[in-house]
Amino acid sequence: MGKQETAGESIHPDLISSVNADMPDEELLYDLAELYKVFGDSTRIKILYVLFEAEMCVGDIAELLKASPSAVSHQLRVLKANKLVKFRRDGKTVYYSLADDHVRTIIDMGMEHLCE
Amino acid sequence: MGKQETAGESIHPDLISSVNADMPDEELLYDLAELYKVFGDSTRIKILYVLFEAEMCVGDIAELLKASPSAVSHQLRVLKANKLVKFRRDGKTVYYSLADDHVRTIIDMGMEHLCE
DNA sequence: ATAATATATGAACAGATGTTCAAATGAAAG
DNA sequence: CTTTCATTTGAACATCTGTTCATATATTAT
Repeated sequence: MGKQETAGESIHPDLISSVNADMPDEELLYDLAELYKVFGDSTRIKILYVLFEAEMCVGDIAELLKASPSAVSHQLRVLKANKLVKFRRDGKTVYYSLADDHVRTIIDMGMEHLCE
Repeated sequence: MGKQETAGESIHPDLISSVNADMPDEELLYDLAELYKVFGDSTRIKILYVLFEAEMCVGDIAELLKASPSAVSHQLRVLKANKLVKFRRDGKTVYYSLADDHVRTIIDMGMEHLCE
């Protein structure tokens, strides 16, 4: 019925110091997780997938996803904040498109892992 | 002060049908988001990064991350369920390692996007 | 100006998620 | 078989997240 503490003595002390030296900054790893969090929602994944095909306006995306324009707009905001999509305005309509090709590559890698 | 519904009439009906035809299954997109959700937590990202360097046991990982063995074990469970890590037992100790090279590639892509 | 349309935004609420704490395995040693 | 150590597991709890609803902004047309 033991209590559990935040790690006692190392089993492999030298391994620990060696790995510790090679670790990226805490903050960078945090940002990386934040980036993947963006991909970790099916609404946002669908939006990105839809934008693989063509530039598209909010209303069309909403109809394709069977979601409300508001929900889509909220998620586009997140994608925008993470530089995954860009947009241009044409009158009342706002067209969104993929910001760069990393997006496609990252998603393709995930698909590959899933479908192996 | 309009109310907002789940999309009225399409602005670009033909674009919508064309894109709709090319969309992967709802379920596949959902699974893809689930996969990225796994990368979307800094504890799990750190674990993966640590395992880039070497096979390692739970206690060592916990010490490296300054986290409790319990928290690490919970997250290793998630990584295991998603086939991102594998493990072997040696006496009382359980050693974890990366399941395959997709993990590394996916994380590298994310880093590239962050650091561009 | 006013109305109409497309999108954006803020607050609120429900559901998901990660950690902690306590207790339970599993494996080796005495 | 009992103890000890490493890991696992389950429940509880606090936090985070995505949607909805109501409202606001932006742009064009009347």
